[in-house]
Amino acid sequence: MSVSTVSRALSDHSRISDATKKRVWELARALNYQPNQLAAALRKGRSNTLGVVVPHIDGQFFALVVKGIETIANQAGFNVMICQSNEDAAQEQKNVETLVNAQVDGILLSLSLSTHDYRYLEDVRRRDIPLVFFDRALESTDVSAVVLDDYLGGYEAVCHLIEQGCRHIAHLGGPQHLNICRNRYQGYADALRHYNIPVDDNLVHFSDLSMQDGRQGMELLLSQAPQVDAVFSCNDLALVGAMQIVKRRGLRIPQDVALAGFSNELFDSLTEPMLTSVDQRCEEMGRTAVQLLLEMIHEGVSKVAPRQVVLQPKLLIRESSQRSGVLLPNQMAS
Amino acid sequence: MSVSTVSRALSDHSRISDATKKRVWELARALNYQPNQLAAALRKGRSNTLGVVVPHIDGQFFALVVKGIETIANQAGFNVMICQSNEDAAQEQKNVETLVNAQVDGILLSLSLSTHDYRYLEDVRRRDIPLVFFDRALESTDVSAVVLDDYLGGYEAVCHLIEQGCRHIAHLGGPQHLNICRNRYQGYADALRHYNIPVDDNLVHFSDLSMQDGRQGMELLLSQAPQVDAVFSCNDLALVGAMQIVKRRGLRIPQDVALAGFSNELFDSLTEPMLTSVDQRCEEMGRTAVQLLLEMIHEGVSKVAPRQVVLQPKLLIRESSQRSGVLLPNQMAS
DNA sequence: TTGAAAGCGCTAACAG
DNA sequence: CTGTTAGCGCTTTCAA
Repeated sequence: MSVSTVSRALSDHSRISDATKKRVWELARALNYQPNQLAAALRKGRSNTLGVVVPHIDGQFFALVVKGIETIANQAGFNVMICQSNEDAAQEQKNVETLVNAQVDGILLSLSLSTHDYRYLEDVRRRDIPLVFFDRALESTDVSAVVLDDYLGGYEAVCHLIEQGCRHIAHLGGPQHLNICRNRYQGYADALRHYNIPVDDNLVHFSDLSMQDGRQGMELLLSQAPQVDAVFSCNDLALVGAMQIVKRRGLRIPQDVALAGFSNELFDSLTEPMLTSVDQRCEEMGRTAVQLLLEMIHEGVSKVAPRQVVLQPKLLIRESSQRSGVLLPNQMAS
Repeated sequence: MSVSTVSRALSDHSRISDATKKRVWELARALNYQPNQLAAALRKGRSNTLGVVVPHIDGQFFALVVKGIETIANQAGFNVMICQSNEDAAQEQKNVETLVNAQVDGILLSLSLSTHDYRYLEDVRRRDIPLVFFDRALESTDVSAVVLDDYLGGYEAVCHLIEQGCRHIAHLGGPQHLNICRNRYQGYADALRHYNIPVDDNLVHFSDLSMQDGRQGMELLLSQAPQVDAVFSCNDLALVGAMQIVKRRGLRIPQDVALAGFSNELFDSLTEPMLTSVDQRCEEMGRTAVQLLLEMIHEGVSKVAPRQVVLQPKLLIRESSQRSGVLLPNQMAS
């Protein structure tokens, strides 16, 4: 029997007799034959591997996204190669080059904070390598992307605070050159406007959102606007800092000051009170991104129109903002 | 000029004239030539890729280990392929097969909790593929491994509690079929013995170490042994649960009950008080594991005697156990 | 339905 | 110092 017959039998080719297939499969199993993927990849020009570039792998968010990516990719028979840019544009470019070089069949990319020059991606496009952004995407519409509706997340969180009776809602905002932070702030502002509450600059404090920043921000806010009765923070870390200050002042949460954050970090359920937060649908983001990529891989990158998928955030209401009524059990989950 | 000359020039072969090298390099840059790694891998039988199998990638610990792995691997010019077993033995085996199949040059493996049959690793050994365990290792000494000295971690944490004046130290222990949990418990017991404090079964509570388990355990411990003046927990999550109960009873931390945990989770610095915990040297574990692996790859797997590296844990003393004196600034870091 | 043969792009003898 | 050549293991025309 010739190699070609074996090759065809193994790939379940239609013009091979069932008898031969069976014979081949049995022998393959008996010999514990493992086809050399590398050779197949070389021949076919496809490596059955997807490349992922994330700013960093530690930290809840990207770890969960990667988990989602892995799940679907493996289901579809793809391996996953993961690189970290460490928020460094040069490293990111190197990562992408490495992946292109390794002949990956597609690339999933979340931009580093320091990336401002995207020309290096031209190379990826020129080679017709499928590319999908996730979370940190270019605003252009000619590359597929999966992002969260940060605006809506902010909007809903603040609406919730208002519905709890809060009227003097402060905001701990992040760097406004990041669109996620800008969008969350916009959601905050629009929610207030929707309820005819003026947006007061004295109630807004921008920082890098470390816990320390949260503490300082809260001190400042309380001193310049003691009437504050709620805080919406652009992330949960700063919110923890704010919470510490609120407690230290002897104010009750949520009765005196209600708190809501963003990202649904693991520790949100570990603090007292547990923190209300906007969930970013991390795993779903990863899964969706891979699905877009697989589509491009199977249909051909030029056949598929670039698509922007915007995931709906999910507000998880916990003790820090729940002034009355009963918690729905499913909202207590982390 | 022939292909071989070009190939040699690019790999900086010694018997190529500097002039030619220069010419080749310049042209390569001009043409933006990218050598096909796949072809090279096929030819050389090495893929320049390392495989990593972790139980899961979310969660602080493995994410940091992976970060360490990536750092060193990339420095050494290797790509990294990451797979998750999801704590499932069958998935783990599939992952390893995938990696073997992808011709990785070496495998870094942390065993899933459900893995009890290690025969599938025979295949790896038979093919002379370098293998290094990290954290969750087989006890056998014929495979290299990097693990933490969990015993010492427990021992030091409990010694610290004793030195703070605690005499009735409880233990929230994990499943004793896991050696990490068993070792931490042993460290606890030996520290007590070292100070001539009897080990009291009423002060020990075993569970799966969820936060809920921590709460229940603490309730139980306080009821059956109200004299408890400290808790050493096998992980930080259960410790948070315990902390909640201690606070709820109106006991002061650390004056009435001192607390120490294990893993140095991110949230340890977010609670009030901040939690003392044993750091597991995650990134260092990853870095060390790769170094062992690289050695095997370069020297040849049969040339290198298997080595067990045991990392020293680092006790980070924070508010929850510091009864007097001044915190060293470097110990406050998370 | 099967076989023969070419070739993916590279490296490493071996020969000049 | 450089060129020729074989072949890594597989897929896929083309021919039978």
